[in-house]
Amino acid sequence: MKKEFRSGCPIASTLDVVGDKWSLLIIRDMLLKHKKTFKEISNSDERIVPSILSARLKLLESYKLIVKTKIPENKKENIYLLTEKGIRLAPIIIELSLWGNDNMQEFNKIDSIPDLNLEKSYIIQSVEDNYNTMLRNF
Amino acid sequence: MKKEFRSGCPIASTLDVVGDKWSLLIIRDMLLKHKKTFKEISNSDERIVPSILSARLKLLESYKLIVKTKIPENKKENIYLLTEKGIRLAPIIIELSLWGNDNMQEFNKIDSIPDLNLEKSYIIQSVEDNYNTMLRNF
DNA sequence: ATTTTTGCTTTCAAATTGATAGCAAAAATA
DNA sequence: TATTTTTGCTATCAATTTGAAAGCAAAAAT
Repeated sequence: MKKEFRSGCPIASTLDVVGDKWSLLIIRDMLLKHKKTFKEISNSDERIVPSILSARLKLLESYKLIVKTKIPENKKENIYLLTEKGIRLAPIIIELSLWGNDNMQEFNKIDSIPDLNLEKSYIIQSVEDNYNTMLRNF
Repeated sequence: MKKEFRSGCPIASTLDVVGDKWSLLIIRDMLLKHKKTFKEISNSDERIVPSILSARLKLLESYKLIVKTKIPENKKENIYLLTEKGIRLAPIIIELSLWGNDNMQEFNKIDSIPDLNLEKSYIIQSVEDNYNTMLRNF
């Protein structure tokens, strides 16, 4: 993967890795919906095409945000799981969700998100905990 | 110019507005460095080209994240200021910065960010307050 | 009066994204 | 066992977006 970083700015560096059109939606599906396979991720509302999904999964793997494994029961299917680095994107994902909910209603019909009344830090903690619990039971 | 939204997901909708390669870096310079003119924003470390900056400022204006004004002393120069919607991107910007600082060191030399020891919610509040104070004294 | 600056726009090339088809290996079904 | 379907991709090529350079009119500075 030959992608260059534009600068030493931590914001720009984060965006150089996950700031494309699809990466954070892939992470969203993995982190919030616990999706694990190519097919599951393909079937999002936004319909990412296979060539892009394939390229993005490789990039995310190269930056250690996800790992690719298999289960013994299925020799064909790849299982994609978030690493700790990937799980820690939860605060960014949640902030994107809250901002969209608060500020985009006038431009787009926004799906309601559950537990909006709860405190931000609690929501983030729950998302991370739930993913880790799923991992432990996998 | 009106870009379509991919879905009703609040995360996807936010990304449809600021999820391109440059918007959040423009917002970063406005919000953290209090940049206000085309020229100031042009001179970032990442060197955005005029055609892209022009297009992005128009898009951000159309979604009411920024407003374009002038000062009486200068008939030529446009002044770009963040609206409340734009200022409220502070949590996203700060989370991107923290994640990059914590997770990208092994791939890129990351500039150190000041006040990293302070609490997250305090950093966000300070950024928003400082911008609003600048606006009031403008 | 001339030069420089500003905030763009235009042009065109390069890179990225997207739609469709295809394909080999594995799994499911007959 | 043979055939069909599914899975996880890759290849191809068109469409869209991004990027580099130059240009330009109005305003400001000299």
